[in-house]
Amino acid sequence: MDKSSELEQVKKCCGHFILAVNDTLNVINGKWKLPIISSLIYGKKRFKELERDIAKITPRMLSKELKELELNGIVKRTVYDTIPVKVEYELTSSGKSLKKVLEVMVEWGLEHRENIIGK
Amino acid sequence: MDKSSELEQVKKCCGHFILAVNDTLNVINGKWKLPIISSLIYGKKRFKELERDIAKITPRMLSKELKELELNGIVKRTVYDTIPVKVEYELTSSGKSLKKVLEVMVEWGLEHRENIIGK
DNA sequence: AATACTAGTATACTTTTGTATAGCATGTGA
DNA sequence: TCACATGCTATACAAAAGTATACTAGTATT
Repeated sequence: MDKSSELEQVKKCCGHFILAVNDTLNVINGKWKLPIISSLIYGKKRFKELERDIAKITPRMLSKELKELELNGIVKRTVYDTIPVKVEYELTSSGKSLKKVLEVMVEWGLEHRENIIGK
Repeated sequence: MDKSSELEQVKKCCGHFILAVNDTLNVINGKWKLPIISSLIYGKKRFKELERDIAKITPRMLSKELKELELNGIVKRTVYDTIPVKVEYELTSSGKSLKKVLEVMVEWGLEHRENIIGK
């Protein structure tokens, strides 16, 4: 079965649809993963740059979430052998492919901002 | 400023992009909200139907999450004055508009399934 | 010498999320 | 009458997520 027909099959069945959603959810779940990925869409970043970009995140959370994202193959960590050491984080190809997901979320967020605030 | 140029503006700025992502994230965050919404994409459902559709969810969690989704204007709850009472849950127009978000997540999930499992 | 930057870790804590189990009020079918 | 379905709520607890604060080691700046 090819990609597009697999997609069509899944869309027909609620149970399969939920499973596929969960596959994605397991990777991006939590308060901080999407903000981190969002920031990295704009290019490689160092630890402190991410910390400044993402309001209210603590170094503990940033460190923990970056490790999980690395484990899931979303983020690549590179240590440069300079003095002092420089560490850079960037999206892998899997990570970059999440951009589509992020963009539709941004569109939805903009459309429903007033709706959400006025609750 | 119109919709599409607002979107273009936001995409240019990492900070604004993160804010818009967070607006969406606040509504769909957690382990169960997307599965519930996914299930309701396939039509109105009763409490027990949702419980059966969504593997491993407990009635406590289902009840709690449905209330939050109702508060956020994603789900509408209707009680029918029959004997015995019948309660139905369905997506509002805001809820239905999340379908796009869900569908790109399904696509990503399918594409990256092996990648995720083979970690 | 004092201060600040980088890239984090350590400790302790609170809050949220989730699980397990039971129960209730109502009604239906065998 | 007994078990079962519906639509939940109650209680107790465990685990995960998140927060707050302090700290380290190395280097550079003032």
